[in-house]
Amino acid sequence: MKEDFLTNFREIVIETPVDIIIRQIRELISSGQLKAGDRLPSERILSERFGVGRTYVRDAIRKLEFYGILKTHPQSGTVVSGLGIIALEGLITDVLQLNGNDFNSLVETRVLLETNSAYFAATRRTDDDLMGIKKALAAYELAVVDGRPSMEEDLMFHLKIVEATKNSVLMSLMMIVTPDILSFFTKNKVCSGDKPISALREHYEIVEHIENQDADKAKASMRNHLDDLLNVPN
Amino acid sequence: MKEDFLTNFREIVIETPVDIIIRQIRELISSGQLKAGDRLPSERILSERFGVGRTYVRDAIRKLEFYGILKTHPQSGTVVSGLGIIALEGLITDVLQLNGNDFNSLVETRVLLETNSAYFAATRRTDDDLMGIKKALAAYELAVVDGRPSMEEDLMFHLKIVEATKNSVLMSLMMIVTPDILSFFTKNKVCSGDKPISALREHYEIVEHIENQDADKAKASMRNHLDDLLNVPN
DNA sequence: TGCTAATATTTGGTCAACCAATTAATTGGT
DNA sequence: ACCAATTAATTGGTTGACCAAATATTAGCA
Repeated sequence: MKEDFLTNFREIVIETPVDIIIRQIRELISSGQLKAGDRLPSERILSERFGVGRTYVRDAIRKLEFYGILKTHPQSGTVVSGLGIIALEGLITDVLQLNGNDFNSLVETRVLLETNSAYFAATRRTDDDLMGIKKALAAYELAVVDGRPSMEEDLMFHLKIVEATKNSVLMSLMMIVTPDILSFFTKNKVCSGDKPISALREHYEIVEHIENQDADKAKASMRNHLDDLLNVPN
Repeated sequence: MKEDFLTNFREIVIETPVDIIIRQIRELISSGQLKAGDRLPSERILSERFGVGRTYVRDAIRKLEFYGILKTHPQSGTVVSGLGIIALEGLITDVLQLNGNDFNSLVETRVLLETNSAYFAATRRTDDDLMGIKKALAAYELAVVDGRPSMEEDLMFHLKIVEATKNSVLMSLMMIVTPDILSFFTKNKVCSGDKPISALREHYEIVEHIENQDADKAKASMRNHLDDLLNVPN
């Protein structure tokens, strides 16, 4: 009987002061009160505000800095690192602050990022990159021929290409944009009919150009591929 | 000639006390003197042995704990957690890679975003947009001729162009990337000499193309402008 | 001798005070 | 009125001392 009580109480998690501070700072960022490039209040102010020792504040900042969310400049201040914001979960929509009719912006930006990713990927791809891309393409093809929903495999294929660019910032930006794209398409039930078949052919074409390291053709084929996609919602 | 020295010296990485301790602990583990499950000497002993303050030792332990290499038990001791040892091997190189080529990615991505922004801005600009851009350009020119630091006005000019694209996602991404760009340039004291003069001329050229709504030329002139900028740090 | 309980020591955790670098404010001179 | 140099305030960095929990040691008894 006593065991039951124990198992119930087990779920209680002690929240250390550090965790509390981290949560609060994260909320400040995700709510938009702290934007990219903004300066954090000084450690002393924060410690006073939270009613805890400065050590806790420092530890919290260190941890967030480790995640890449904050950047500390000695004797100057601590600022919010823009690219690190990506690490925050569920924050994406807040960052982009999408308002319904902005979907065109979203797609347009994706096209922009991806066409150039194809260009860079064709330029810098290693054999490992190529193998990863082909693997993702195979998974996508498998989903298509089975008639299964292939949206996830499709996105994975595209992300693999971005990965091959060796551009971490480009990768990060794609990670920001991708979830919103995905949520829209799943919500609007696009991606039906015989679209995946033609898309598959285009995927093969893109991979071929990347394999041959023909950057311009890779870019062009990616643009062609995404233009098809762009005509659907519009 | 001086350039050669610079490129040689660039590779020097300042090793903070924390990094030194991390390296030493790493060596202790990889040499087998510290096996999984072993207890680390107390923080006081370590600080005395390394000849540094206990804070450094604590920070180093925290960092290693973050990687999953160590596990601290309050009021008891710190033990080596066997699982994360693989991660420890590439730890330092990972950190260096992140800090090293990230800037290239940053600049490359900025060029990408901005050149296409110029394109879209030329296509969609309203008269109000044009006025705003010219206003920002005037402010920039004023700063340049006064010899004042013109970095902020420069960025404002670029942001105004992005604004004219009417693409909110593009705008958001630029806002994410911009602070990191800015912090780098202010830190490395670039943007000196007669650079602003030529930059000013290029700005005028960009505005001219945007005014004439010549998208391709606007894009080309923006690329030319940013390529100059890209050649500085590299 | 063997075991328990009281005690001393060691442990990581926490705090307040101080340091040097940076930034803001003030002053003094032109 | 403006600008330079000096001073004051603020910042993150660092240190040593102190705290409670955990452990090792010792004292005391059967």
